[in-house]
Amino acid sequence: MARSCDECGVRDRALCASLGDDELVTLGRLGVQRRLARGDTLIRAGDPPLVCANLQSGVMKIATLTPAGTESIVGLLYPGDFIGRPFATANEHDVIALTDVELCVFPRAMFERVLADHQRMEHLLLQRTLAELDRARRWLTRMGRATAAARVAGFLDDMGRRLAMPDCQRSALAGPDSQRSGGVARSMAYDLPLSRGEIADLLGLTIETVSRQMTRLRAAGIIGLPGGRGIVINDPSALAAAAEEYV
Amino acid sequence: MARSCDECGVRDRALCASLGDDELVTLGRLGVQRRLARGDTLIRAGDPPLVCANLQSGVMKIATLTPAGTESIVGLLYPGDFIGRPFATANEHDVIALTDVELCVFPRAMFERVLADHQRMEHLLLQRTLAELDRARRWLTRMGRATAAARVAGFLDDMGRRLAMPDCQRSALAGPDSQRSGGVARSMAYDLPLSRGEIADLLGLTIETVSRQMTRLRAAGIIGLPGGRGIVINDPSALAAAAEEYV
DNA sequence: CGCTATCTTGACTTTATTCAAGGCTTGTGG
DNA sequence: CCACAAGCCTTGAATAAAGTCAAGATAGCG
Repeated sequence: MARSCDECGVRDRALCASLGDDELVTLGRLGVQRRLARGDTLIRAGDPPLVCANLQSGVMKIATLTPAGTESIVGLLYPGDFIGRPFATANEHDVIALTDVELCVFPRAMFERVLADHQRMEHLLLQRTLAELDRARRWLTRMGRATAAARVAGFLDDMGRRLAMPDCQRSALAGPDSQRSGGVARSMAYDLPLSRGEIADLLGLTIETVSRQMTRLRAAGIIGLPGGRGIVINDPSALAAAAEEYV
Repeated sequence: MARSCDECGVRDRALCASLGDDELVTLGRLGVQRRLARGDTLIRAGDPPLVCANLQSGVMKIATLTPAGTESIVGLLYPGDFIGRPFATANEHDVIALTDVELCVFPRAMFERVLADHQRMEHLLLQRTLAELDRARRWLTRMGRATAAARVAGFLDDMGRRLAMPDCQRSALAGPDSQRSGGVARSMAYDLPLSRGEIADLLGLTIETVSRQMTRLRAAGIIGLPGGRGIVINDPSALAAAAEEYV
């Protein structure tokens, strides 16, 4: 019933895995392939929502400007994630590329029509959105009660798990606790898609505090910091333990 | 097409306003009326999700315990709000009554079946969930960057607007920015459904800090604090301004 | 090779927490 | 109806955590 991801225009593997042929054809016709460079804005807060999209490769941020003018990042988007806010009258947040990205973009009005015509797709989007809500609330707990050390450790841990996850397991179908019950974490290395400043905006800290906490984790031997954006997780369980350091 | 709210068993006015007769009959048959006292738990984190519900009167909290054992409140539920997590394998959060509450409770499995049979209901739930996600992300910004003063002021402001809102305008149908664009806020008085400790858990602060900030707002003449839980908003625009005091 | 960005580190300040009393409310029983 | 107890709220002083300001160090890039 489900077609191989590489055959379809949509190329959202998590979505493809559970859609029938007719939905895939519909989405494939509707979508337009698009590339954005690091820093480019796909969606701007306040604008009427013109597009929805599926992220195929790269990482994006969902962000907003605070009244004080600093940026607050309220979520990250990885390959396979759905982007956009159907049924809204205005975008609440900016959606900006953190790396070069590839997208499959749909006009919003058309996408809404497809949802109305294909119950299965609307159902899938509902599941994703519910999972996303759970994730946002887990973040909320971290932002409310975790120390600076736990925020940074938790961020590095989450990012490691997410980047290690094959695309197909992502998003709605992986369930709400896909990020936590990732089995025994193994030593790994990756490049951060975010600058220190962006990490600070994500964690509600300052650049200096993020930097100090990273140094602290390196001094403890838990991580390595090769080059500018490189991260090596030497001791995954110690990192996970540090992430639990709540008030 | 839509029936009067008081006629149906569901008694969720926001939902009723946009459902057809057959959906209402279905929901009414499925739902069971239930009352909970302040402090009672409807849903427990970790348990398999047995029920969904609509809150008819009172206020509830969505909460979770941090690794350190303190409680973190990640959301509040008001009359008209949908409760529960369809399609999940385990509840992520506790749902607990902050006041005495009235609910219309549905077995989750049956509720999911109704969603599958009635596309309009699933569509409505999707809209609500998307709006809830936006709201959670707005909170996230506040938790990340707002000062203690702004958190308390923002909380009192939000609570005032929400309690002033008639039930019918609530939830999904009111749109994502229903809390902010509430027109010119007018002087008003209400009783807080939360203790100082619960406000602290909601805002990621301590009891003492919440208390001090309230005292500060009273000293500035912006609010009054009659009795234990009473709040009088003397100067709504000053309160809203104080809520914008970000880092 | 030098320039610019970004990142790190240090000293000091601000903010919120912690610890410790003390004061109101509320409800209960004499 | 008043006294008393229990819980909740407020206030103050000391402490700890993160932020701010200010140099330097590194890394990338032309």
